Amino acid sequence: MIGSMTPHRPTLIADAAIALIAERGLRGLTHRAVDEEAGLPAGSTSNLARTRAALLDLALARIVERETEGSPVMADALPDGAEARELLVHGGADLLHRALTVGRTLTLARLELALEATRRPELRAGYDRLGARFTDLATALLARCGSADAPGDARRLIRWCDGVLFNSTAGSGHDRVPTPEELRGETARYLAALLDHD
Amino acid sequence: MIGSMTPHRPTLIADAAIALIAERGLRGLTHRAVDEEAGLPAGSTSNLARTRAALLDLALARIVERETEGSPVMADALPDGAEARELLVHGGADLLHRALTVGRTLTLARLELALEATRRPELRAGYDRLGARFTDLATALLARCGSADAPGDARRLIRWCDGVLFNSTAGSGHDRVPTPEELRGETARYLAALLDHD
DNA sequence: TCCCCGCCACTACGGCTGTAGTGGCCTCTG
DNA sequence: CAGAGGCCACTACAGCCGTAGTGGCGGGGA
Repeated sequence: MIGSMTPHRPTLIADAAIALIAERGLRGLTHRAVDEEAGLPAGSTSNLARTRAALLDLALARIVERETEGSPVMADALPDGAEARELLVHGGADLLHRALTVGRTLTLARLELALEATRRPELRAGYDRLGARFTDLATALLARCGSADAPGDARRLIRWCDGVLFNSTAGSGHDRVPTPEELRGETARYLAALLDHD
Repeated sequence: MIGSMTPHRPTLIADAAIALIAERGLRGLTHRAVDEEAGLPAGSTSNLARTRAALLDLALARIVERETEGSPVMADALPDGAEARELLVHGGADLLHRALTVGRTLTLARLELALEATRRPELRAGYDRLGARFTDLATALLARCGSADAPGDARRLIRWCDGVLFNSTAGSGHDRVPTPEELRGETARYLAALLDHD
């Protein structure tokens, strides 16, 4: 009987690891620290993820899971034309806003792991899988908005989003989180630059 | 007799620390590891930077120093009009390209420290000082290009650059470094979006 | 019913880390 | 020339880390 009230151990441990990465960095991610954060007896994390690499994999897999669950833009069939563009602006801005507020922990951990993936090929694979999902979705939507170069524009859009996320969490002079309206405005503006330029 | 052939110890140690951060992450930054990387006897780093926080400060200060030295765009008096725009495109694209090639180590270390600064106010101060330099310069140049909202556009430009840097070093699917021509094209394109919209 | 297998709490250990102390050398000052 | 102060090599130590082993418990299949 594994329900939402008693998340099974791997999930509990992975979430604790993510929280730890966000608040103490990868340096603070320790088998024993995860035990403590999760409120589990010492040794639990070490048992589930014997090596440190396994622990990182666990955390990343859970990030992918949480990051792509229940996103409105991830829904069923994709619309066309102006409706697709509307979805791209609203969905995109909403995704960004959530990543900067309720999902800030997730975002910080993801950035941290992205940097770590620079040095760990196994992580890189998992991280790229996460990225591919967003890239594919963006490509499809952009194509339906009339982009002349959907893959290129998708790459540009993702890059721009990475900039917003990094800059608003770790960049210099980020005194406050942008409001949803600001994000919507900036997103619409950047999309216009991509799609409506002569 | 402290010359360029024998960089004095603090610089040598700081550069070793930067290299270490880039190639092993903050987790790999250790007093003893820096000694080894710098080819100095054990204890040298510990003597210069007694605490770990001091070592991080040292590395960041050196990053600021190296990042802002000898940049063509940092030069003397700023031009106006089309010339300013040309400088912004060429200088910006060149800065990006160098940050992704010869300065990759510096860029990686900077990103890593930016994330760390999330948790360390002292670092945040130093990091913001670095950011302010670029922001101020961008603001001045954008104003001379006819930007109606130079501070806002500068923030957008910096954000976009952060995206390019992060995405091209740690992002998903970054199989290769963009060529200087690509970077110039993208930079010109984004600037056009900022300056020539409607 | 009984046995087997996976899960879990707990322990062990070698190695590394941050930090601080000590004494020697070299240089600069008066 | 004498003294002092700074830099540096080396050492000390307590604590923490990754990893692996062990034994007990409980549930599921034969």
